[in-house]
Amino acid sequence: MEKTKIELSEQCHMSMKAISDVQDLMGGKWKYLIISSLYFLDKMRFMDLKRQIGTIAPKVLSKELKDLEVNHLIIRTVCNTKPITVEYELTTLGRSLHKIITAMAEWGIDYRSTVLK
Amino acid sequence: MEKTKIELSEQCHMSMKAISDVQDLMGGKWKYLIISSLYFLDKMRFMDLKRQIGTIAPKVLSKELKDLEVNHLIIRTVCNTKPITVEYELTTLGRSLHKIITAMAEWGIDYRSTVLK
DNA sequence: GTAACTAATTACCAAAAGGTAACTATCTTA
DNA sequence: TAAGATAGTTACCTTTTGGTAATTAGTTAC
Repeated sequence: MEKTKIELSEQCHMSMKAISDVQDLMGGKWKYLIISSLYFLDKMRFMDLKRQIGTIAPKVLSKELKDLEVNHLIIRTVCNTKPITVEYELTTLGRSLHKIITAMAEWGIDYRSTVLK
Repeated sequence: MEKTKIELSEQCHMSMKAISDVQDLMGGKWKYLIISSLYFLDKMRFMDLKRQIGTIAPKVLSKELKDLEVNHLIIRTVCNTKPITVEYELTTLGRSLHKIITAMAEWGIDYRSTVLK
């Protein structure tokens, strides 16, 4: 009894620390949207992302992309094209977020169809 | 070709709107931790939650619980016990977040063991 | 040669989020 | 009767987040 209780709370504690880590990496208004854009659309340029996400300010997009890059969730590649272009894409680590992304998307779609009318 | 491209971006757009909805409900530093505590530990009282989560201020916990309650993710029950106690537990809607919760927990645990050595 | 597109950066500002500390009110235990 | 637990609330303050608007610098199309 005592033992199961302790094991449960160990498991719980571990999961909560893990969730905290995820929040540290993915906190804020935009990161899941950026990651999911790249998950659905593969390689995207700065302006592609801006247009896809809609209302994000360039300053904010730039900052969010840097955060994601330093945490190795995306990679930034400068292409020496006609006007210089920059491509962003998920790393293997970034792609490994797909379970979270799809769980969120599914839940949100469900929520929309059941709760919001 | 044209058609698949449009369908992909419709799907993508829908998913992103869904993810936005989830962020609106679950934004901030504490909500996933509260929900996951209740997911692992079932019914919890205010002080249980505070101790489990650790560093959260009572003011903040109180506000977060209200947010979750108005969005029907948790229910608050006042028990008329010796000293008055209040129990919080997940609603069916709140429990339906489990895929997101477990995906986050798994990813975070994996991240800890691989990336953070 | 001027307008437009690329990928940002900069300065400035408002609002939101979250923390600290103290306090309330009710009840129980030593 | 004072301490300690229950569940919060209040005032105050700092930090973070995110938005606006203008600007930069390079390239290209008209």
